[in-house]
Amino acid sequence: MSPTTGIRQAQKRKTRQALLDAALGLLEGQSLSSLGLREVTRAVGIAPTAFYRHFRSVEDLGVALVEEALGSLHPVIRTTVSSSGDGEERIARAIGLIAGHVDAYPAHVRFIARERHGGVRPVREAIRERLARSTAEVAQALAGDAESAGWSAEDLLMLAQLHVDQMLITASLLLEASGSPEARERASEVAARQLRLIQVGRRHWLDETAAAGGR
Amino acid sequence: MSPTTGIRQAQKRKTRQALLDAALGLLEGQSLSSLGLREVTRAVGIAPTAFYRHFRSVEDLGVALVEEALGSLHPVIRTTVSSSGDGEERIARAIGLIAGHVDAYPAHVRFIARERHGGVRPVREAIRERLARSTAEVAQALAGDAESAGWSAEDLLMLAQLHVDQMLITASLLLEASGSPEARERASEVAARQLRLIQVGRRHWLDETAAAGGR
DNA sequence: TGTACATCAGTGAACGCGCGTTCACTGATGTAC
DNA sequence: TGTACATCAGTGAACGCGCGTTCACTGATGTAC
Repeated sequence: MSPTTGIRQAQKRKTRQALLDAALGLLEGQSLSSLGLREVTRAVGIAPTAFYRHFRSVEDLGVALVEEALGSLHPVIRTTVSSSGDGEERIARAIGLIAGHVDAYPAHVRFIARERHGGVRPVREAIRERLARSTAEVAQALAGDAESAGWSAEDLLMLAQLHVDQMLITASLLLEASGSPEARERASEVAARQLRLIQVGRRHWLDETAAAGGR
Repeated sequence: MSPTTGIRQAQKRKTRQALLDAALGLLEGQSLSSLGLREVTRAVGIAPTAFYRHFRSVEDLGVALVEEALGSLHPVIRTTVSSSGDGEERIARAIGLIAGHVDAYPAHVRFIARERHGGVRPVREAIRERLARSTAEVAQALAGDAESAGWSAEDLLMLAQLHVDQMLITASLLLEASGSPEARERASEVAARQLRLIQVGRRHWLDETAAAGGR
């Protein structure tokens, strides 16, 4: 209740965030499984032992980074899929959004791409779980779309997965291409073509699969 | 020329292969960027210093592993795309081939999935280069297909990339699902649906994009 | 075939170094009265 | 408002350990004659 209350808590939060930021920076050039606790504290400028006041281990910090990185990515995934308008507009807007996210949070994108199949199981599983939740949400959003009338739940989930994976591939490609405007342009162009093909497939999905019984 | 010539060379090759095999095994639970030279030699049963007779560093060994792993994957990629027959047959055969490869070389699949975006640059680039070559070859194979008449080179490359990425995603999904037959079945089912959607998109590609000018 | 020398895959001791973790501590912040 | 005590984020010394790399070496394999 006193005006000064919370100073300690605020400082702790600040140090914790500094650890997360430093780790993310160091992960530009290596994987989480080789990131050292002392390396991180050194970058922040605190004693190695202070690390334990915030995380039980580097793995634990990694799981926290998943929350942060996918927290920032989730709205982008949501928006790219559920945005309205004509097909070409939508594709251009989606790629613009992804490119903007890659520019704003390159380290987040790199972290997810790297650790999604990386060597630290708890982190891998945290990513898998959060992506599954995003995918389910995307499927639900797709279900509300007029273009999806008559689609089965399985097909909607399949399409959502395709979009989420495609989005991650595009983000990772744009990240690698950052620095070279031509490479970026090429990556965007390929991504747009692929989205277009998926869209064409989506539009003709029921015509082609309605005839075949296929359980 | 003498009958015993080559003993030394053969033994050296054997040791080198043992190092590669041991490394691949150890990489089941960690990333290359945290794999230790001593760890590998210990697993093989030779002195740490003997490592240098075969590789300059663990990174160097990693690049050799890329050759091995993508060497075994390449024919699978080639065959899945260029196989003939009716659409559904082709899809079933492609997924069967991928599943067979995952069963036969799980460590190879895991290695590529993990290190494709991993923390060791030379390895990442080796993977990128070899995959680009495979993709170009797939695009060329697609060009020969009757279904691709009238397709631009850019569109063929885009489709090839989509297939290669989709193949890697499916392989990685099947790998995670190995052990649980139901999970495997689910993964195969989703992969089949996605391939079907891509196929539908492909079949209607020219109808939909011919009208739009699109540079 | 036998001999004398060259090659070179693998050895083992040694090195300096940074790692993760423990522990008792300090001193600013927070709380009770 | 002032005082006395509690909390707890961050400290710094210490530890045992495994790391990558160097070096001079050994002895089986290879080669020349």
